[in-house]
Amino acid sequence: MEHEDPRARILDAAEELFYGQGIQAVGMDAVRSASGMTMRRLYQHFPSKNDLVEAYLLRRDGRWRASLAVYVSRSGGTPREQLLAVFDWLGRWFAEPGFRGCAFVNSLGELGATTPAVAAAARHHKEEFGGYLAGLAEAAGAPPTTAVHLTLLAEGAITAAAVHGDPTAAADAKQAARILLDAALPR
Amino acid sequence: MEHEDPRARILDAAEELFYGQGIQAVGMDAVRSASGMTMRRLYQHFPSKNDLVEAYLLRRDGRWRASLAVYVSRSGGTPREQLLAVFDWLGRWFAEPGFRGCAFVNSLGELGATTPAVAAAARHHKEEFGGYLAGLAEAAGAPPTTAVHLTLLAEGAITAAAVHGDPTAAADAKQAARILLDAALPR
DNA sequence: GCAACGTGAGAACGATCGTTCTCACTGGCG
DNA sequence: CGCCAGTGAGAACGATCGTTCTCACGTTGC
Repeated sequence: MEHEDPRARILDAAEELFYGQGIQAVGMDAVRSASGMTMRRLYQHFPSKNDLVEAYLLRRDGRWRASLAVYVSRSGGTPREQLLAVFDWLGRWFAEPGFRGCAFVNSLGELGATTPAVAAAARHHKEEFGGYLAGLAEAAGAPPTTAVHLTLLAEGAITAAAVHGDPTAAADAKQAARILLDAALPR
Repeated sequence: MEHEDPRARILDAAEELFYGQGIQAVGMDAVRSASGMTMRRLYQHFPSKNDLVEAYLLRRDGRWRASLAVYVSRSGGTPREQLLAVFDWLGRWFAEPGFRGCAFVNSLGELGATTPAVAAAARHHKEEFGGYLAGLAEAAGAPPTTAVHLTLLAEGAITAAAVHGDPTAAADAKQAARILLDAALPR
């Protein structure tokens, strides 16, 4: 466990700290001590804090979307049920200890105006998520606009859950999604 | 114009800087020079940066919600049309130059974990907004759950517009809101 | 055995930040 | 006129940050 890939150990520590406290609130020394590294080795793997931040966002994007896709595909229902399962996955995420909203929205608000790479990472993450929902919607036979609507509901649920610290936003969004799907897919 | 209330001049400068660049990215010296103040006078009105941040959020909350309420009430339609006018107002906001998402969500992501007053301000802002939509929904004869759904759509539209820099999220959300209202208020 | 090198641990450096202090100066009051 | 309370302008201070440097030490190759 401790002979892990040093890069992974650093990214693990960085992710927990950056996501939990905000990027600017975490100094490189905190990352160093949390990862059990020395300064030299830390900067060997990530030549600057910006590089570490970008790697953090990139890895989190991949893991987040993979976790969602695995959950949804294992839910094993119809495409319509898979679209609704997205909100179940959101509800589980919201209930995780330490949930603090979307890492990309948070980093965008904090650094988006000054660090273009952060803004680009957030845009990419949201585009991929929207594209994923669009794919599910297409499989369900729903028009693309419905996918956009569900994307907005999901985004809103993430924000609401973060602000109020209340995971029920996922169930609320799921309920609305069901109504929209029913309207788009008359049975 | 320049003999304005010093407090207002400071808050004007702070709002533009904090909202446009993030709170931590703006130093007190930048606020001082942008407001044409001296350090002494700046700290006379706001004894610490935290006080200034809280005042910034408080004033922005009041102005934001007042501007929305004025727009909606002047739209002069039925309660149902007023609910939809909320999304028109959002669209105008998104198209304003310098739009960078919700100031409260941004500050929550940046400072929410370390500054309870910021988290409380964000919660208050979102609760007031949700309550406002709930009032409109009640007047329209829609169930409270519909108000929650529209609130999630509005939140999602704000986030989407901020991430993609694209004001059309407001029209998308309005379209979804219409569907939800039609389902809740059969005519 | 020894020289060369890479590493650990942390001090050091320069920049920046929030906040306070200095100091010359101004205007009102006796 | 003389005094003093308050101000403007900005330097100063202590803390913190990102990043680099020092230096003693252990290891490796000859």
